[in-house]
Amino acid sequence: MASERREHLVRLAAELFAQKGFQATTVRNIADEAGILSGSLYHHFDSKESIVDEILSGFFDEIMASYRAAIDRGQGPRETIAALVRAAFDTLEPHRAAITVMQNDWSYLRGMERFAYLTKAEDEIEEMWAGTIRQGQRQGLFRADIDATLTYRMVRDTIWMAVRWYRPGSGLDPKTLAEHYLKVMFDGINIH
Amino acid sequence: MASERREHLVRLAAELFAQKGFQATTVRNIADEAGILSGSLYHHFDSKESIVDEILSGFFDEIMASYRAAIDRGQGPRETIAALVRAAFDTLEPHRAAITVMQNDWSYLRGMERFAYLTKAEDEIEEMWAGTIRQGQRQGLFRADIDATLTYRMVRDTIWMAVRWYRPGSGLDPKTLAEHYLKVMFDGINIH
Amino acid sequence: MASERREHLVRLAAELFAQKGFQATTVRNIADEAGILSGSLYHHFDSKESIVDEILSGFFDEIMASYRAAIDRGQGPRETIAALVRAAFDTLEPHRAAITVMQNDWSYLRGMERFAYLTKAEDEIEEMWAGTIRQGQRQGLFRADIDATLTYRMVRDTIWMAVRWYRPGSGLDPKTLAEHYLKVMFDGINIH
Amino acid sequence: MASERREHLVRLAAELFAQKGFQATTVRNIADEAGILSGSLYHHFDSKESIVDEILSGFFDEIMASYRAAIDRGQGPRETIAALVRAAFDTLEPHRAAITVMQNDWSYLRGMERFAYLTKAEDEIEEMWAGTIRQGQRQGLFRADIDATLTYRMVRDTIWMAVRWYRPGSGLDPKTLAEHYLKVMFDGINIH
DNA sequence: TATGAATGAGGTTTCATTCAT
DNA sequence: TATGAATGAAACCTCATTCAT
Repeated sequence: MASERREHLVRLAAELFAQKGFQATTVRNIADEAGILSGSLYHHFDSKESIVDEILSGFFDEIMASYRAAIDRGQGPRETIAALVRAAFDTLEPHRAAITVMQNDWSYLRGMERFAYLTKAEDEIEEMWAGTIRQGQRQGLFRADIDATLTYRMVRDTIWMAVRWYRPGSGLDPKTLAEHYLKVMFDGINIH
Repeated sequence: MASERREHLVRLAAELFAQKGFQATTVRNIADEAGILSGSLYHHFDSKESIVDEILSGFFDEIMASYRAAIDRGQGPRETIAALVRAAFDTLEPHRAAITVMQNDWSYLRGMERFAYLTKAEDEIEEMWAGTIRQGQRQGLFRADIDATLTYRMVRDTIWMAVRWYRPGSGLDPKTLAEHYLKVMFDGINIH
Repeated sequence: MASERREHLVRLAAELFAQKGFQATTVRNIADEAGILSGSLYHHFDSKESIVDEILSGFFDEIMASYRAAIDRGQGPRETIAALVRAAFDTLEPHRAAITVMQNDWSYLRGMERFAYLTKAEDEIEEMWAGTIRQGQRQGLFRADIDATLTYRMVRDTIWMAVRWYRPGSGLDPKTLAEHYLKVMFDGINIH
Repeated sequence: MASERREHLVRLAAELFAQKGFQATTVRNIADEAGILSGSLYHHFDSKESIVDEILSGFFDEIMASYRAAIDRGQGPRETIAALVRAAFDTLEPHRAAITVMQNDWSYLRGMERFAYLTKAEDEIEEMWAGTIRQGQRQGLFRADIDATLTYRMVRDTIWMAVRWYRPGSGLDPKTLAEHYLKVMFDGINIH
């Protein structure tokens, strides 16, 4: 089913989508990169959309699994939040292309029936994070005067947007980024 | 130069670009919205690009001016950062469409010679913010163990991405958002 | 009727048509050159075609008159041919733009009902020249083994095509060109 | 590279360009003639310009080769000039369409960066012809009181412009034309 | 699996022309 | 006479997709 050839093509496509955007990448671009003719791609996929679908669903499946594992570990809210942040940053390298597409072509994909599952997954994720934050508030660990959902969105956007400037092998690795973000998120930049 | 008719058309276009994305919005969409034929738009603009250019440069001019004013006020780093955050959030409503385009079509626009000025402006802005943070670190106001640039990017992404979910008239106004973000940014979510 | 303003506009248009070709010159180009808006041209002319018509008919009127005068002078064939050649070259400077348009846009204009008069004038002109050559042949002045019509066309094309490379003020003036062409035409390049 | 289908399309296009002019011929005209949709042409060519490029460069390659062969045969100037004239007339039938385009759309094509090679080729050709004429003058075969370059241009224009009126199968064939032109060129129309 | 040719819909842009002011 | 806005037709070109071979 998922032949090697096919997986290779998906990876090529993901790279192009990430570089130029989904809409701006033509089926011919992908075929050129693979050294075949554009029509030949249709032996592997039934549409351009189905390629991006494969890219995104692969990423979402993995991140959801990681998040669930972090939640299910049943640690305290502080540890759980840290685990979620770290899980997210851990995908930055292996799924860089998928995340880039998700961020850059979000407005296009959001409008499509086919990708409704993305919105659904996002809602579920939001509930995991915000729920954990609220739990921390109830337990007196986190300040009561912040909005859990708002705070989640702050963190989420800040993490995923990192793909727009993060370059592997530039001194900063995702683990370092995660710790930096946790520091600021938990304690702020002020010296008290 | 900027006739009323023209400004009206720019506003219509901005709204459509924000809703559907720059690429997915056709010149015909804009013309339809304006009740004219697509060719007639070319009486006012010489290309679709020049429309988005007008939208974005208008926004950038304003935000740069606000930022410079905040810096020039010569307050302490803490107050200056707060002023920058508030200045950014203050554009959220009047420039919602422009910000949305900037965020959503970033990957497309980035690749174009014509919009090189955006990158240049971003660099200048980064220097304003990061410089202020570093000043605060030197004055012993901000923690020395955070990275100024990284921190700026966190804040920047979190602010602009708000356009993807912020809806005017939903209880939350930009001022409230700004204060919330300042709280988290300065002091973190932990209770100490 | 032929106000100065109008004549000025015709001259501007002629220059542009000569430089870029009739089709490639837009009504806007002409208006820009005149410092008015394209729509305003329509107070002076009822179409782009009527402008080029004015340019070409002006030229044809003059060349026909010159040719007829040369013929009517009733000199011998040799002198008449020389007069025709000189008459043609004499238009090279004052009507350079018109001749250029006639040569360059010939294929386009030929196809238009409106410019049928050009073909008619050409036929009449061909008859003048070829008739004179034939007269010279009958009088034993010109060789009998050349084709009068063919010879006329040689000369005609050679004269008008000069506009493609002739530049006023480059040392060569039309009078010199005429004499050169007469030399070759009458006696050939061989030394006998 | 040059598939049969492609060559067929080029021939169709050349015919249309010759009939109506390059600018006046639409891509749809060509496609209609070929019985396909206009967009389908872009499977074979990347632009309308690239079609005319193929037409013209094919012609120029051949004429340059013929000219070089004539020069390289190393005969006397009189024979070489005759060979050049005959070589040119020999292209009149097989390359009628290309020559027509070259003549009629010269002013349009000249302005384009892409066709700069045409001007370059013309310069090289001018040097071949004018050089041969000058050689004949030095050897006392051709009159010293004529200008070599001017004479070349006379001949050149007269030859290529023949496509505007020459019709195959009208009694006159290119060989006859060549001999006629040689007669006039070498010895003039006078009887001495 | 791949090619080569084509489709069909639609995209941006151009441009001569019109007309109320 | 000129402006400013618009029309309407058509131009070149793009591109996801199909399909016989």
